[in-house]
Amino acid sequence: MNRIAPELISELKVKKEPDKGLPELDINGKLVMRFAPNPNGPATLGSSRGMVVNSEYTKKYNGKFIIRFDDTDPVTKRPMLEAYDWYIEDCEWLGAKPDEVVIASDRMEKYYEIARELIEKHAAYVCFCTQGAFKELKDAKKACPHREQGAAKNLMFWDKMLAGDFNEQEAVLRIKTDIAHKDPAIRDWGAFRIIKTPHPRKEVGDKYCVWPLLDFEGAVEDHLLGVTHIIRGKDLMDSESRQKYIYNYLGWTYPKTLHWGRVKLDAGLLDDNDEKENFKVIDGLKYGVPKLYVRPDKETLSTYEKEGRGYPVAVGYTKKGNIRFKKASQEYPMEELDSKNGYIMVSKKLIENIGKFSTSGLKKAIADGTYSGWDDPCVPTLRALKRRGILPEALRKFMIDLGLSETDISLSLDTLYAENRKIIDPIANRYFFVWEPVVMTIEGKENAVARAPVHPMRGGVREIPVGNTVLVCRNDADKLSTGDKLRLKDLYNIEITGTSPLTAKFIGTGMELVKKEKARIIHWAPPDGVKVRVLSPDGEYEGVGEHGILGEQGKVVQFERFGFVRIDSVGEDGIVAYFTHK
RNA sequence: GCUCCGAUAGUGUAGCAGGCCAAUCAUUCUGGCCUUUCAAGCCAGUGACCCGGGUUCAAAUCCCGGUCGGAGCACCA
Repeated sequence: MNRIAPELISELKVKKEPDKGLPELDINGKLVMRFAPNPNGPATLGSSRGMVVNSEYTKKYNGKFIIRFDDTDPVTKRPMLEAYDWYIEDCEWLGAKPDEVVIASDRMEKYYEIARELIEKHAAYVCFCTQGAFKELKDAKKACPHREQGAAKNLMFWDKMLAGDFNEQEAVLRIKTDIAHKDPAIRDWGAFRIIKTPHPRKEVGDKYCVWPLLDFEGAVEDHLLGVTHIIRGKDLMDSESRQKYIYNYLGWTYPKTLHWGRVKLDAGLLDDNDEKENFKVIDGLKYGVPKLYVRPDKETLSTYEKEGRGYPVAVGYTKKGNIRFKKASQEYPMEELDSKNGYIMVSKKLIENIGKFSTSGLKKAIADGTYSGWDDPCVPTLRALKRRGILPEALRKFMIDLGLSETDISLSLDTLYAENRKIIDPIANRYFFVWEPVVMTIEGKENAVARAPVHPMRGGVREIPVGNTVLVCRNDADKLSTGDKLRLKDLYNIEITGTSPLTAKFIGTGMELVKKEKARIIHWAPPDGVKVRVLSPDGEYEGVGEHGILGEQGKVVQFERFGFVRIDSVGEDGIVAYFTHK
């Protein structure tokens, strides 16, 4: 083959080459894309997909990336003033700095102009039907009495609307489509409605009482901004059909569209080391981070205990309604777990609510104190992820790898964490942090100085002076019994001489104990260390860490045998760290 | 009720102008090596084309029917 047709071989190789990254775009001229959030709250994990993918494309094709605030609803999705800047900050943080920033509420006059033009072209009319009445007509494919009232009349009504002569709910401007369209979603949709609540932005305030709906505002803006490609959620699929009516009336060219499916959070922002006495369902359901603790049957439990593995933790459910466990590579149907294995399950309804979190839901939970704010470690906002030490590069890669499929997906944050860990692990300094500390008194060695590596690969030494007591984790202490020999990491070997109180004696410094006798190694902290609080999605850990942590403010470090954390603040009463991931 | 989308391992993806596919990559999980962290690294392993028909020499890829999942039919975005 090589001899007869070498060109065929190279052809084969080309075809086998897998597509890396995002699919190619069909481009004609300069690429212009936009990310169009409603600033009614800060950017979330979901928003980052739009930021990253749109900006990635415009970078790749040397195009233009626009952020546009679709803030034309002063009531139901009332914009939050701080969020405008937050969005832009988050974009920059993510390496998605916009080339242009557009605020819809600044551009109302343009929308009015176009509306007028459409009315003149008999393409829009002022409708006075109540919502219910119109729906009935629409469902029956029947035109409402206002549909053919004539351009002159419509123009007059429109001016009265703008002048504030009508009350809310009294009139609405509709785009004429096809009242008998087979898809009811397309029939004569609303373009403007009356809202007399002032807009929160003071530049706008009570200047307008007629506000465009999304399909109108978006349609006009995409044209005005010269957007060539739109990526939007599948929930907005009908928008294209609706908006095309405007484009046709006005002779505009509709951008190319791509859609992606719904995203929900699947994996746990939680730790499986927890020792929950009993099965419990604790909070987290209402904001989309599943936290289900299940108690295994006796047999499984003893196996797990023997292996020192801790409890299996249910971290989510799948499309099929099955339960997925942290320590498993499979999922199980609920019924099976319930009956056969003695698991106790939560109601299906509760489970169905997992993974759906909304900006308004978060807002409420923050207001009532469930979370400390928009950067609470429990909350899936970009601000919170940033504070926890998730790096933008990791998030970018994660989002790009998701691609552009129209499939609805359940995100597993494990993948994001793995991505982040790859970046962080080589640079994060290591420290001891002892949570739920227990004092251990050691005899036979008055003073010593531990020389521990700052990083296992990079070298560097941290020195920790030790007297005759150290602190160890309750978790480790509970597993010790008199006579056990073990090593305090980077310090020396000890033998337990009593468990309450915990006492030990010095038995040497050599590594033979570990190498030959396979003794366990545990970490520890000096009793006069610094107080450390770790805030994690799974709750709070309090303990003591070594002094070196004081110099790491703002950095991500690894607490050995605990996980990565970002040192958030160093204050009078100790250190506050945010949990990144294992 | 009407309309529109989707379906590849636990999760996310590649392949989908039919043969390179006993199906890619990543992550998870399991086992081993290494290691003064239960981290990282290295090696190995488990694990998937929703179902049923059809077209074809040949189907994950095309067609039809079903099932399941999601969405829209707002004076929300």
